[in-house]
Amino acid sequence: MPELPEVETVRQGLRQLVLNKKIRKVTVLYPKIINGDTNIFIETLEGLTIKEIGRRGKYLIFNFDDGISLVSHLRMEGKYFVRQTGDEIEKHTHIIFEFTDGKQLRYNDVRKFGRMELVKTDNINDLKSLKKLGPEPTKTDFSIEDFTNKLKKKNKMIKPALLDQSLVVGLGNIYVDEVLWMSKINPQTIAKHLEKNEIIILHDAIIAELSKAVKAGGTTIRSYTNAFENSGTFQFDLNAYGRTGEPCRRCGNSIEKIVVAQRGTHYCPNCQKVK
DNA sequence: ATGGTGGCCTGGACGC
DNA sequence: TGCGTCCAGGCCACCA
Repeated sequence: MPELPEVETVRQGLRQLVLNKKIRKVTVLYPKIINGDTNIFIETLEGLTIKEIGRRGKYLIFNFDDGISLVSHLRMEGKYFVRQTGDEIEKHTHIIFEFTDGKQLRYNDVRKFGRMELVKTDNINDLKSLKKLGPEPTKTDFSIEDFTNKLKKKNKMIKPALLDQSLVVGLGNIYVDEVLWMSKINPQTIAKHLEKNEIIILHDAIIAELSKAVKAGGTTIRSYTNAFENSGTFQFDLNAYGRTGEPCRRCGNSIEKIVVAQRGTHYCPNCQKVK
């Protein structure tokens, strides 16, 4: 399911496939994907050219000429892929962007959870969804001091705190289990109870793990593929997620699965003890 | 302001 | 076989 590494991989693929293409026609088959008026969405995009494709957290951002941006979130199973005009419309295709060169960018989403929205590029940071995002998980953006200060005020469990995207962006259910395993932190630990050295280890693990997963082209568990419809390979590097009953690669204890904040949560009860 | 919960959706796995 | 139930989980609206 697309977390930051998967979205980043999609972004890189899309840049190769659709950059500088001009939209001739937009077809909306399932309007609920679009936030705002469908007709305005269509009319605004027709005639525009994709000048750049960026990313903020798990949001893809298409920048067009005329100062228009499309902010797109894949949520659980959203996908973009390219087809030729006239090709059969596959099941679960919801939005079609047809280009002047006869190719089409199609948005496909089995569960219809994804959302997209048009915004003026200059006002993109006024979007409620983007406004509340924390720093990108990089050495330059993500400071230990800021992270520590925010954690010290969080009276909830570390796992839902990290999923919230306000402390740092990019973690979803898979990578959050991974970074907590890496850091030997129990997912149910109350955030403000974390010790200084644990915070430093967690901070560094978040940066390292997400960047490693980007290099691997993301994690393919259920359905994720990039814009070229290829799978990622990071699933082979997972130490906690999906390894229920298998031995912990650090201590040999059995990885267990519990529910934390309504999410399936994988951890090693021996390495990741509650303090 | 903060933390917790249900809803959005579909398909696949599972039990009987 | 076919039906019902549960599970997958990112985000947001809504509640206390």
